Amino acid sequence: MRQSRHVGRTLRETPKDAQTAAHALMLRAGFIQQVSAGVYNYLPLLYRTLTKISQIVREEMERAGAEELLMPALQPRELWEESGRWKRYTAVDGIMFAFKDRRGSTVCLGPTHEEVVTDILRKEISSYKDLPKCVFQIQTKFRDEIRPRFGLIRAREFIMKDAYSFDADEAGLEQSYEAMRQAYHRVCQRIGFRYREVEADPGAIGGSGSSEFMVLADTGEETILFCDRCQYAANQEKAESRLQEYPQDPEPLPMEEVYGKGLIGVEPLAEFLKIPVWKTTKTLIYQADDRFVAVMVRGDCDVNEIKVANYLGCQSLKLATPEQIKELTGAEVGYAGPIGLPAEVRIIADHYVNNRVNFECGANKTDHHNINVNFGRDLPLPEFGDFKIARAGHGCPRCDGVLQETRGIEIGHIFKLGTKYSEAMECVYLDAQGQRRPVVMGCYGIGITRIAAAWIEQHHDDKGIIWGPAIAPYHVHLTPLNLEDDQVRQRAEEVYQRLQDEGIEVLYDDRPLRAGEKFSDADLIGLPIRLTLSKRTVAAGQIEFKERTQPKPDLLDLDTAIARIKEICGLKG
RNA sequence: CGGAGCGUAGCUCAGCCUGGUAGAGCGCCAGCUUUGGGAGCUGGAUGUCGCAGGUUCGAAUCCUGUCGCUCCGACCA
Repeated sequence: MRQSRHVGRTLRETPKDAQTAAHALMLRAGFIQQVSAGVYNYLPLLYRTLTKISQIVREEMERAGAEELLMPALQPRELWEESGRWKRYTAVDGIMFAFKDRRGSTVCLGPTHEEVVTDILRKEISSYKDLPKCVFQIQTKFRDEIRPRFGLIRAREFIMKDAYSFDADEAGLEQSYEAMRQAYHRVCQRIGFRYREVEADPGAIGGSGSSEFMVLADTGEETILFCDRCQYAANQEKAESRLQEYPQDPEPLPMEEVYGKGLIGVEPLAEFLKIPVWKTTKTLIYQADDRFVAVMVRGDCDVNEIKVANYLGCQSLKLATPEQIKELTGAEVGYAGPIGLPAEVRIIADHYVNNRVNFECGANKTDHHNINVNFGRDLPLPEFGDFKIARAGHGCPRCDGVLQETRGIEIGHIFKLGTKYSEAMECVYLDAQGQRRPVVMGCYGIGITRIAAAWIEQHHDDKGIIWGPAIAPYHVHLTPLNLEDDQVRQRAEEVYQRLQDEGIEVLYDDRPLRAGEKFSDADLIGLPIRLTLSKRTVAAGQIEFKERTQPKPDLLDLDTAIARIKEICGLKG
């Protein structure tokens, strides 16, 4: 491509809306333009990258036995009513774009395709002999995100690959899931990411097991915990951890109510009471749907609301308001405790609240705390579960290792759906005994546009993007200088033609600009290899070869340069 | 949905408080010089000041409404 005819001019100044390095660089390098909040034009350079990412994903899906199709973005309300997700996606979460067509029917733009694909397959499958099946598509998705952010990382319209597997039983689903899991690893490896597969919470899609594929980057929206000794890694939403436990007092002491004015927060409280922080207890009052729940965690921990919501099986979970807390506990915020709460408040506690002798908790009385509290004697045992947030420094739940923390960008998420949709939508088959059984499903997403953004987030420097050869828009940036010189111009045209004949993808900067501008643009766009010609190098019969990752160029003859390009970019010799 | 901010040239922004008919830098166009990391000089073009109403002799500026964008929070496959 001749850069003089290329659409996507570079900007010297960073547009003010840029929120992260990747977002700013995409705007400055002419990869995207914003059309409205969370909606972007994918300009030619980005589109080439998206095409390459899609092709890698496509090849790995097909290798895993999935078949490509394309479903409509425009979907009827009826299918979503059938699965029971209409209300949740429109009224409750409001994430779905929905509107009436001219006939008055309500339609929506698909945020995901479980309903449509289940509808396809229920018409396709009647016998166990028809299973398994697995289909995928690469398509634009629509989600009316509450808060679009970070350019393509969280957009309202984005490109996604989604795949769906259909099996006769759990064992079949295991196999389909495993094949997809391997395909995801191959995709990440071929692209060249530093990434991790982590255990994840399945969230609103539902189902039993799920893994996320996280690209490691400091600006990632997700927090990942991983063990320094074993392979354990999980999203913080889901992560479990072991806490250090301490020697306990030999004897229970009498429970006491202690006055401590304005002591909010466990650190000052522990200091005031002259007890370690682990003896304190946080009790948080939540509203879960239309009920109230008190959640207890050890003082040095925080509540993981996702774990609590999963345990309770509620639709919504939010902290009670100060007014509600006052009404329920009789105290200001900060003094809630498990003793003396109204009977309708369900009390649940993290495992690590237990097995402590003489612990502290709020007294449900402003400025007062109870000390030397003991389960069984002062209050009945509550329901125990895992309700705490895992953090760096906690023990690994699988081995003796210690958990570390890092940030990540979720680019893929795979789920074992089970029979949630097949039961709701009657996607059933007859087994060998003639019994009707629901198909067992899995679903598997990869964010194509998000991969491009995540790559830049992970691979850039102060000058610009640093593309890897697998997904770079072009392999080579040909940047001849002194184009006013006929010999250089002629040589540049020859080299441009020769590179293309060799099957190398070239962006040819044929603009009559100065060296500084060309090099700055080349660094910003970040193609893996820059080839430079000038009066000097043409006279010497050589070409300057510079990798974006290397500080210094080499002078080579053209044949040698071509051989090195092919080697770096994995092209056939 | 709650709180806040911003819409002025292609981009980044000043002007607004204190009303008087629109500016800078970069970019763009022409010419000359320069020519390996965004060079210099000279000359030039560019705006219904987001939109609509109101106040006023007069509104980018004050008031009201509206649309758009952004940030913080709540929320979130």
